[in-house]
Amino acid sequence: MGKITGMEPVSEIPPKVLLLYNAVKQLIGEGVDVNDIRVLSITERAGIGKGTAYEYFDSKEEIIACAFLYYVNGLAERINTTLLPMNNLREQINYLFDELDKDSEKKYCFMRFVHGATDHSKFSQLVREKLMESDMGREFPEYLFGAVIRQGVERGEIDSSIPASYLIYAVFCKVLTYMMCIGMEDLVRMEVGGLRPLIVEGILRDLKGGL
Amino acid sequence: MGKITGMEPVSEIPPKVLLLYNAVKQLIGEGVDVNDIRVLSITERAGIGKGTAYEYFDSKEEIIACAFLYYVNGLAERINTTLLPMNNLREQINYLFDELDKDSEKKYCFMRFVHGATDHSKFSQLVREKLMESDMGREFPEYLFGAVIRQGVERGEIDSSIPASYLIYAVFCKVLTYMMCIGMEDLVRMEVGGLRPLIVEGILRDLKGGL
Amino acid sequence: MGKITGMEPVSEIPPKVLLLYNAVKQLIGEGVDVNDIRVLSITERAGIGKGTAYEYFDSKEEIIACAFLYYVNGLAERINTTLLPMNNLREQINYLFDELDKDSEKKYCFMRFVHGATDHSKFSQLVREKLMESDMGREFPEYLFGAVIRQGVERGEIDSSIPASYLIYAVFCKVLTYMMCIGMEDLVRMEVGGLRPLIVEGILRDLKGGL
Amino acid sequence: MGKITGMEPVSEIPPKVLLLYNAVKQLIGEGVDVNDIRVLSITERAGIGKGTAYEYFDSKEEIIACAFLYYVNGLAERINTTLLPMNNLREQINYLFDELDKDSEKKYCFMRFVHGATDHSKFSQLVREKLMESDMGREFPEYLFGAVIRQGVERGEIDSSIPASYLIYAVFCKVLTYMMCIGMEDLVRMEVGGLRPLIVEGILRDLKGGL
DNA sequence: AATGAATGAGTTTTCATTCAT
DNA sequence: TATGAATGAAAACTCATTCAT
Repeated sequence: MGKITGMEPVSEIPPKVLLLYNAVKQLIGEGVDVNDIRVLSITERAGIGKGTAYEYFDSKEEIIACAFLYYVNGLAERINTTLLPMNNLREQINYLFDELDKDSEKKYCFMRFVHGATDHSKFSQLVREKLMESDMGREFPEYLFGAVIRQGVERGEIDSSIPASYLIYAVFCKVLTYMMCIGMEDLVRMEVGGLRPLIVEGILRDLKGGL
Repeated sequence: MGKITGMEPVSEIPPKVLLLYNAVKQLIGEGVDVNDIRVLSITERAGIGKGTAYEYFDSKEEIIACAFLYYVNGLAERINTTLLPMNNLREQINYLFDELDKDSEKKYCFMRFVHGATDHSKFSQLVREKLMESDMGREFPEYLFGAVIRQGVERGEIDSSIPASYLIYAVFCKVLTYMMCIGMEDLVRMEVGGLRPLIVEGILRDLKGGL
Repeated sequence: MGKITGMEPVSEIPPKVLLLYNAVKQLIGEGVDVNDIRVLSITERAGIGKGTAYEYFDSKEEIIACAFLYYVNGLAERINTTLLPMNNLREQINYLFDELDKDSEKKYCFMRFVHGATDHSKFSQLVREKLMESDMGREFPEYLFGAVIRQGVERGEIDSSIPASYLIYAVFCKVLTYMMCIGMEDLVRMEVGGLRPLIVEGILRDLKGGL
Repeated sequence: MGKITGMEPVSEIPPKVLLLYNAVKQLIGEGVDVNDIRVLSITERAGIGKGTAYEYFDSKEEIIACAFLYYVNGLAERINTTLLPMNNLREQINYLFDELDKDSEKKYCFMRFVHGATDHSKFSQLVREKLMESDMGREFPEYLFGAVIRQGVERGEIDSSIPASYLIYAVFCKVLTYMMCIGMEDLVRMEVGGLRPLIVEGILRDLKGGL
């Protein structure tokens, strides 16, 4: 049987594979470092046999990388279906941060993704390879935030002369900063409460550009 | 003999320990992921016996964490001695990016630090603990950029009503974004050349605030 | 899978574990000191993979301690089934020494047990802990010789006014002495042949007490 | 320089070597298992450099074995100078047990010796070799208790027809039993208090034999 | 298709011993 | 003579992966 590639449409993902994906997300959400995830913890959590995981995947890294793609795909879909109907940039951005504030699991998962995209581990290389092959292609952040930003340009809230990619990174970078500050609350002296409005205004200012 | 804690003044660091620190930096600079560094690669690279490393450190993680502290300390020192004599914010920021553009090793190393501060590995926990105990204390980014920013406020280039911590993060986060874009050049469609002026202007705008 | 505790009924001990137990007994019987036994020697001798041992046990010490319990359990069972049907104390005692004289492996193994019960190594602590938890409980020598001695009291061969625990130790101590003399044959000038009747008579005299 | 052999007269033992011997005794007395003693613990305890130990001895085992010989020699000397002037066997035996009861360090040290004489470690082999070469020769227990027993025979308290070696072992073995019971107090259900008179009477009975 | 017992390569760590000072 | 920094051989243990059932 052909192995799972991570490119399957959601509807064609076998149930046991979904159990594996969910187990990975749970572990990540519980604070287990990506590099410390064990095959046994995944399969135990998923409630299936260790050998079964190897029926669907060639290696541990494949399991985690595909789980990530699945997670990010879902995230992008949710962002688009929830954010697009809103007709105001500030409202959209605030919703984003509300979501991030809501439960720590989401923050962790997103943080881990950034981690996965920035380290050099076997797993991270695989994620990159798969992202390159996937329909998210070489424009992953665009894939996440693109539609929302195009909408903002149309509404006149965003300076159309700024390259789209920079706009996207401006958002991405501020979101990342917000989460880093939260994640390192123990390390840096900063009241997170006061940070959020500054971040939100910063994003709006960056996007507004010369307007 | 007491073990190395990473808090030693540079002048008191034993030569073999410096060899170890340098070996770690080299490996990181060559793209080895922090979690994939082996004790043997470090000591072989340092040209000393495996046992010697354990004369100075209690574990692999201690070696790498202390190497990081040493690296970051040196970085902070260089930033302060080079940037402070300049009398113009734009010049200072451009120098920073010139340095980052100069050699990839620096970028990688800095990226790895961010990685180290965001993952949940044994090594990362140790780095955090050591940062908390060190004289960089709970204000690490302030430690890095604080003096430069205070100077800018005095020169009237920076809005003094914005909390210092946010200003610092505004810089830190933009620098990080720049490096992420560079580091993921293979993943995202973006001409790095066009990005830099946008980032620099963004920083200046963030710092200027309401001025 | 749950790890082996050493309390399993013999019938429920997995075959690979029996191979491990036997390998330990062989090594001990060949004169390898308990503290010098290596995991690899055990698994190689057992003809199984090193990792397999760790599927069943948490540490080297657990393997050896459980092997001991298994050995001692077997010994106690054999003593009880063979000695009890005899209807004469002298006959029973002589049988015991015949068994000890028969093959050196038995002597060695028993010596090692005494060693295990008297040293302070990690292994010995574990043996004690397990003995305390086991159904041999806090009365290990009683477990070994108790039934035989109670029989002797009933037959009028043993002074019933002497506390049972002392009687047991009187036997245990003489047996130990016999084996120590044999084990140190190279060290002490003594014809072992002449020793045995003295020991046997000594035991009978100790047990007879005031009778 | 010639290395220490353990056969030196006490007066010719270099001071640093005495420090090493004492350190070993202390460690043993504190319950460290012979097989777990580290060279560094010995030299640190002795307050001398690690290298210095190797100026006097060829290996760790040599250090410990020689320390043992020194300890046992001292013990034998003390037994002979204290016990011989007493003119009554019961008094002598009671004094021996009083000594054993006095401090636990003595019990531990003696127990360890027995341990050393019964296991198969590199250290134990060396002890045996050295005992064979030493003036204690092949008659170690005789060396310890011989004079006292000969005295008892002369006083008519001991049956002269029993071979000396058995008499010696009868004592040795009872003493050993006493200490085993004490050492395993946690393991066996027995009131140590009641044990001692039984042991003492047992020894006297064994020695009296047919008298 | 699903399983989990079996495996051994690979890693960290310890510590007796050496040797230059 | 005394030292302790340097060493590497040796050992325990982990865990991804295989494969017979």
